Amino acid sequence: MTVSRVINDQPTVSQVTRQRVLAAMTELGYRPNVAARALVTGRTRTLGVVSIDTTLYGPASMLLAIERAARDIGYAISIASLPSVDRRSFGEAFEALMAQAVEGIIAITPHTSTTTALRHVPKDIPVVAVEGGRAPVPTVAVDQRLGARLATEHLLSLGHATVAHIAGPGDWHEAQERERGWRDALTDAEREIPELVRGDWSPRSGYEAAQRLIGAPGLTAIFVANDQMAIGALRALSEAGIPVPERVSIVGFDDIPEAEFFTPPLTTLRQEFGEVGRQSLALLMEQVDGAPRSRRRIVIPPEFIVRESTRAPGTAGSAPGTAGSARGSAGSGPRSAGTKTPRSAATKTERAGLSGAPASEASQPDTAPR
Amino acid sequence: MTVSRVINDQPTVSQVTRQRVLAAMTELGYRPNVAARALVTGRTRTLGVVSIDTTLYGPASMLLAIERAARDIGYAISIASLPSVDRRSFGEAFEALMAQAVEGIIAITPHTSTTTALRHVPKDIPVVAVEGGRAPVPTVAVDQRLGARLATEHLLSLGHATVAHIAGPGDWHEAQERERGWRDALTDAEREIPELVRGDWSPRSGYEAAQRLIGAPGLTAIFVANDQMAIGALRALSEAGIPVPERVSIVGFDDIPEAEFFTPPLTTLRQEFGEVGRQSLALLMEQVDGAPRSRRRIVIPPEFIVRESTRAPGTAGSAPGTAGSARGSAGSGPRSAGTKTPRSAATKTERAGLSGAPASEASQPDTAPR
DNA sequence: TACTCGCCTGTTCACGTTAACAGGCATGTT
DNA sequence: AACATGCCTGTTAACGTGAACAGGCGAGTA
Repeated sequence: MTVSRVINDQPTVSQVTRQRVLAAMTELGYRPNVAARALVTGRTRTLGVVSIDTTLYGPASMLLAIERAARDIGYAISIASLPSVDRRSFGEAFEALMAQAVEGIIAITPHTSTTTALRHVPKDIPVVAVEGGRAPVPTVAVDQRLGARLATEHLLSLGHATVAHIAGPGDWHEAQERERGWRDALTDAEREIPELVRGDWSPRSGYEAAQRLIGAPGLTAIFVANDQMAIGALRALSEAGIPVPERVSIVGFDDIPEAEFFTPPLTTLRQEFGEVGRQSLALLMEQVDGAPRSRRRIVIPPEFIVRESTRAPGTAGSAPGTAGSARGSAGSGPRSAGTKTPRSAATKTERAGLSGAPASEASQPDTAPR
Repeated sequence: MTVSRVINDQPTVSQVTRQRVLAAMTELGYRPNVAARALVTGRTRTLGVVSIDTTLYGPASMLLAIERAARDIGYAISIASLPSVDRRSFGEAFEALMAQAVEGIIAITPHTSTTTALRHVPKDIPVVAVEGGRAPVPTVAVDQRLGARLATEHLLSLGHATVAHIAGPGDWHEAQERERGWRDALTDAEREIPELVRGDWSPRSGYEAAQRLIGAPGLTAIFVANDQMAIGALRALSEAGIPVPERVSIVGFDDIPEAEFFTPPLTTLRQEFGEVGRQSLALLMEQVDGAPRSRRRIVIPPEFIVRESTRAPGTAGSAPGTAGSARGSAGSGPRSAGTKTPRSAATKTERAGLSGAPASEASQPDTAPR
């Protein structure tokens, strides 16, 4: 009846009636029935997020940002996690959200198997992939390759002959792209490419990978694919009596909150996970509002943060690596170099940031810099 | 019609008809309409979780465990986060979930303001509080006080004259309980109680708190209220040239995945967040299934994990603190001492665990050991 | 006065499901 | 043969909302 008009703010209700309805609503503790509304409108005002381990810093941060942005526009968020990273459990999680009649799904799919699973989602359900590689749906991703290149070039410019790499699992897009960026930088500088060691993102695997590297001759710099493995690597080096950064420099990836307080504070690449979450929601809402599914790809540049875990090889001095030495391969792509003021510092931190446009877009998949 | 019977597995359908219906369902891609079902049954098969910052390790772990357990029993999870920890934003988040017609809500309310907000939730909606202090609803919590007591007694038994404390924010239950346990242990041992320093759980605040403590005379042991602040404290001590554990011993709380790889590996208390999540879901489902709201309180003991950040004062040797020195005030309560095999070790770790019954229950609020 | 128009409020129906009830049919019992 | 019983399937109504339409009423106009 007229109540519906009041709830939906339709103008064709007189002020008097409106007030009477509102008064009655508060008096009775009336609350609109979402099920009835969804039944008649066909819209549930609920979105789904399917993700791997939401205990990890990255997915957790994205989830939080997505939830907040969604609630702001009146949408609820329902979550589905993957017990294991394979196509089947992805399908099950996706199906569970579909059964709930979500209006769209954000899939955090950093694993190649989940990306292939994305090929089989029906065309009529809005979907966005986060870190989804070459998924056949709109995608939001951080420019992992650029970040890895920056990290490697930073180490080379400090004077290291080459840079070792502790990579992530080979079936993760982020691991692949970071490995590629590392390889690119070494190739461009015509350096020897050392054999890489793989971990599984965990501190333990970083610890074990570093132990294997320690024997290698000429080891002076390691680019570790994430901060968690970097802390394991730091531990292994510490146990082996190898001081960081005096004898070996370390760069991580992610800038987890603890990274600034590692021993020593970690030079790393910050990913703006919150921004990734918000952008992915925006991309999803376009589809929910009727836009056809594109292959649009939003790429967000990482921010390089120089702390104290990197230094020129063989120097016993105390000056940390300087920010000025960190730069991407200038001239290609929309990224611009710049510096930001540090948020604060327990130790001196300097940044070679990528500011300017916060995110670049491309309608073609895979526009990471060569 | 008959379809409904097939979907709901009612026995009064012949095999033939059932097969025909199932065949038609797959052929047509039929999916039951949850809105219509919810409208007629009055049940949405959705539960809500309201939580502070889900980026933190604890809440994120609980959320994950809750989501998995809920999906196993056919319930969906909808989340609502708090932009800030105060009563009002808690009320808004709670209300947002109510508007979605969730059947019950798990409130992760480690902050006193959110606990008071719990007093005003209607009696007819199932609610469970996690770390909710003396909330007037069923509660699941880790025995913070016991953990703090174990940590402090461990340090005292190593020979430290007293133990300093870097506490969490005073308006958090966990901070209050950990402070109390620390105070209890010192009082029982008739030791001087040093002035405590407060942080806000962040690595930075731990760093700053440790800097303030460093001046204090006779500082040889610090119990830090969580691992994140502990890493900041380790950093501050490292910068000040104070070796850990040789000159100062450190104990943390939480056992975040990185703790094992700190420099040095951190002695800490593990909280089984996953177990907390599962227990809270079980408690919630009792109410959803019709049980009246109780004041039941499930208390889960923490597990003490000895690593290398603790040692007897003034010893330059390399033996870490031994597990045998860690014990609760024996005889009170259902907890039994015991050891577990380490899951694995980057460094030698030993454990004085609290095994046996994984959780103790109490119908009266606040049964923490004296 | 009769009519049109605009503003507001009320009525009807459909959304897809389930609870409750009705009924058909075969089998068994008296 | 008449009837009861059990097994299965079909019919009806209701859940609470919003879209579409109907209609009442006052003001303005011819």
